[in-house]
Amino acid sequence: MSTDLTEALEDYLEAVYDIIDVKGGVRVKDIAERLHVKNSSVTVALRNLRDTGFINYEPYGVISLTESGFDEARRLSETHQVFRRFFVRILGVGKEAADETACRLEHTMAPEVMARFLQFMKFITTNRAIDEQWGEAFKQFCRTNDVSPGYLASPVNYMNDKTRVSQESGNGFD
Amino acid sequence: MSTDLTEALEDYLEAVYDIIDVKGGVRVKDIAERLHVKNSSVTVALRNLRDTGFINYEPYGVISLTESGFDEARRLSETHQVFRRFFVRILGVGKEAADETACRLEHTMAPEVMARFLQFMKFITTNRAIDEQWGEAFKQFCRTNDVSPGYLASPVNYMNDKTRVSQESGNGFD
DNA sequence: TAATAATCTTAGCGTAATCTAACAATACGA
DNA sequence: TCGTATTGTTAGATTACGCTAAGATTATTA
Repeated sequence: MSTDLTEALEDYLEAVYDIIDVKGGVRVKDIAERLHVKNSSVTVALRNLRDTGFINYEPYGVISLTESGFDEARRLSETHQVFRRFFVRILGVGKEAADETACRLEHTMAPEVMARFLQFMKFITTNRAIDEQWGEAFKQFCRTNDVSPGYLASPVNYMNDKTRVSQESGNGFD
Repeated sequence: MSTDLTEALEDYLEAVYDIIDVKGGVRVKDIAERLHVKNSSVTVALRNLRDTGFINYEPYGVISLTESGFDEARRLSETHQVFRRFFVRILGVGKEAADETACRLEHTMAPEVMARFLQFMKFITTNRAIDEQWGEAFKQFCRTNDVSPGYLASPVNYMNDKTRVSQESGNGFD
């Protein structure tokens, strides 16, 4: 999307990020298990991510994220969470299916759609009691909560962020 | 998803379907333009779809869908339309971005998520005036409008279908 | 600490999908 | 109908990514 990484490599990068986040470190084995591939596939991918500057890594050595790797991985991970939340909370989908699908969507949303979707999520999660015509309410919400331009920069708190609101440009409904 | 076709081949198959639908026939060139690939790539894909029984085709000859090819393509195309509609009508996304993303999603939704999403779409398109708490309304809707089991068979009219309703099993919210 | 287990890497292979370049078939206009 | 333009095919190269098998390294434990 905003990198030259393939989808597969984005998955590896995100796995590194998430596993470090949870366990404090990553092993080749952890990544292989998470992505359902063999260790040897992980090794190749890690070499690739090292060559493109997203991780620090040498054979048999410690795996860590570079600064750009961290930023990119965080973006991916948080995008994943947004979808996951939508699937689980709104659609009522099981966590497994939600995760699997979210993992795919990270790579497949056009930026414009992604921006809109984040708006949508914000809308439905900050308006738990909707007491007027749903469509109009959402349109109105979009008019005053356009997050499109900046979502790539820091998508962290879109679910409950009170600060990141701006109102430039059109919102696609007009 | 429900075939052994790769995502790329599904795209080719859907292109054949859609172009025939619009123009009454398909040329290699048409497919190449639509999918942004070279003619030679199309030729290879068509041979593949012929070998797997989805299309009738011979070099320099007419391209048509077999029965299974038609069924499969229709399913893909209609799934595409559901997402496209969501992006355009609900999210207010531009048609191009909507199409591009919908094209990806066809292949990447776990069946459970797909089923839920169709429910969701039906909900928001048949309840234009939502006058009660949104989350509860949707949950209730899901309880009495479970389309999960049958969506693969004939997803044609889910946007405004009054007949395809059943209420077996859980709906994921309980 | 030496043997064994676990983990990781390398090398080589297979498949899918794309491309370019050269060639073949078809369509069309003079 | 001949010649050119358009369209389609084939062959071969490339890239991405997975796998297996074999070997290297590191960890464990007797």
